[in-house]
Amino acid sequence: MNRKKVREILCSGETGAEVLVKGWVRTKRSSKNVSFIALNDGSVIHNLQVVVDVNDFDESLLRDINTGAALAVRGVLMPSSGSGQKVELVAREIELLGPADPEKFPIQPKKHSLEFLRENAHLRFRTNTFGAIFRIRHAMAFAIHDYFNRHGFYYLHTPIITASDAEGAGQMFRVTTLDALKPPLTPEGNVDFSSDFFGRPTNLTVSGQLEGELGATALGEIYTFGPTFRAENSNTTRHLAEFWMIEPEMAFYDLKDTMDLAEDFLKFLIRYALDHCADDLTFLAGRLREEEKGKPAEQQSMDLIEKLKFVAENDFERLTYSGAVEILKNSNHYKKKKFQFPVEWGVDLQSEHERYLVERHFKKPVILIDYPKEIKAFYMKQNDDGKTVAAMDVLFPQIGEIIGGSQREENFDKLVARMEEMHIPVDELWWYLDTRRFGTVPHSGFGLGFERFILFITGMGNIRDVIAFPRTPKNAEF
RNA sequence: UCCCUAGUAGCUCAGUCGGUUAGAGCGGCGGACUGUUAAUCCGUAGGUCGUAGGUUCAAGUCCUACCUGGGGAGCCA
Repeated sequence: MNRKKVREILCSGETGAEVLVKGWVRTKRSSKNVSFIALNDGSVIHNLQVVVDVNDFDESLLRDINTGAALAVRGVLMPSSGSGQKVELVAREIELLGPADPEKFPIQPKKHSLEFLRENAHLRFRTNTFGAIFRIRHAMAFAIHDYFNRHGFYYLHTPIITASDAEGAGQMFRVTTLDALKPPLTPEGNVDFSSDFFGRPTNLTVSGQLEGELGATALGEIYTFGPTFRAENSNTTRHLAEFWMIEPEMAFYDLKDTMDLAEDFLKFLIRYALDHCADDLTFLAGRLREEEKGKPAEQQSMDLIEKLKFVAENDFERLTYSGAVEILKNSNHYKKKKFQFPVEWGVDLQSEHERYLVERHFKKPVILIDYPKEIKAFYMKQNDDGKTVAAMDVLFPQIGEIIGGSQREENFDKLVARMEEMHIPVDELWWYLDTRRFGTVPHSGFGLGFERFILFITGMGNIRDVIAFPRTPKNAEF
């Protein structure tokens, strides 16, 4: 018999047919003659109610049907006489595919703390919350490819292992096959990387951007979507050592084109989630409401779905770094000395400043551009004022910087001069500079932190809860 | 890495000023129950109080160090 997914059954709502369903038990409720099993197969957040006449089944079988057990149930779909659901499955045959010892299975039909579930990350998919998160995560990954494909971008697979450590994006993970205890040494006593696998030191990538630019200056528009690694000792709700990043890179785009793309892209993704993940979003919105019940009214955030609609329907605020500094300096917050860190032109904005702009001043996403060149990367286009670069950060409420991007410096001489100023090894990046030597063009790109975006969409507060198996300092379990 | 904070039953937590035998709800188990919705009701088992030292007649409670979790900061996506 054809197996049906719970999603299919609940969507169609048809009754009368005999079907086969397979899934995991969420709860079982029993009385003298009848048992109700809430069965979930991951296809939707909702469970299928299986009705069991206890007189028709072996007592020991029924005893083994506990939370967590896997079942195959054959039965007839009937209109439900209970109020919680329209359709239910009246069981004729039940096969216990895999029991779950109720004394040992950690996931109970009750509210668990996110910390506890994090320690049981291998089983947390079996909860409503994480089922919803990972279905949404999938939908967003799919929508990203969909968006770029529709807009003529090519998906470029940039390398995970890189020999360049010159990107200036922080600490990297070394990739080596050398014996960590007894590495071969040079006559001077240093580690001899010439006998390593690649004949030179190599690391895990911190960004696919530089290679992305090589693709964009031939294919026109490309994007990367892959894992990214930072060996920073960051312990926050917004950082991972291994995360996924989307990096589009576009030939012939200036900064304005890039802002337009970033805004349209984010809004498309949000609308996609609203259109395709309604059940899961509704659940997460309710979860969030529940979580915030205890908080004072002014600390409560907007309803999740309202927030998503608001961002999808309103223009992002665009202003320069200099303009932002002005606003901050003129704010009452500043005058009352409520900022912990100083606000001064030339100094990078702190989290508190970004949050003030986004959450209190504009109350919507903000795109900041034209940052002082001293606080930005070497490859960013130098503006005519000689002081700023054509950089762009998209700031979201709660999350902060969700996108960082820029127009790239396409002028060979200016780029090399800046690299030398910043002590970036020019000869190691000969291949990157070749794009400026041969047929150089204005071009731009940005990076979107996938997990940070999923945080925003799901309303979750900790980045470790939107990736299946988080990698953070001192944590590589599973 | 820095600052703050927490660690007591499978889970979530209470445990007063240091004082006798360590408490609850949920979950588990046993039973009851005419269709339940995280069912309900009755009963029951379950603890090296994070680890190691120290103070004290006496430590879950106070002190020190370490480990682990959480929050914030920095760095950034």
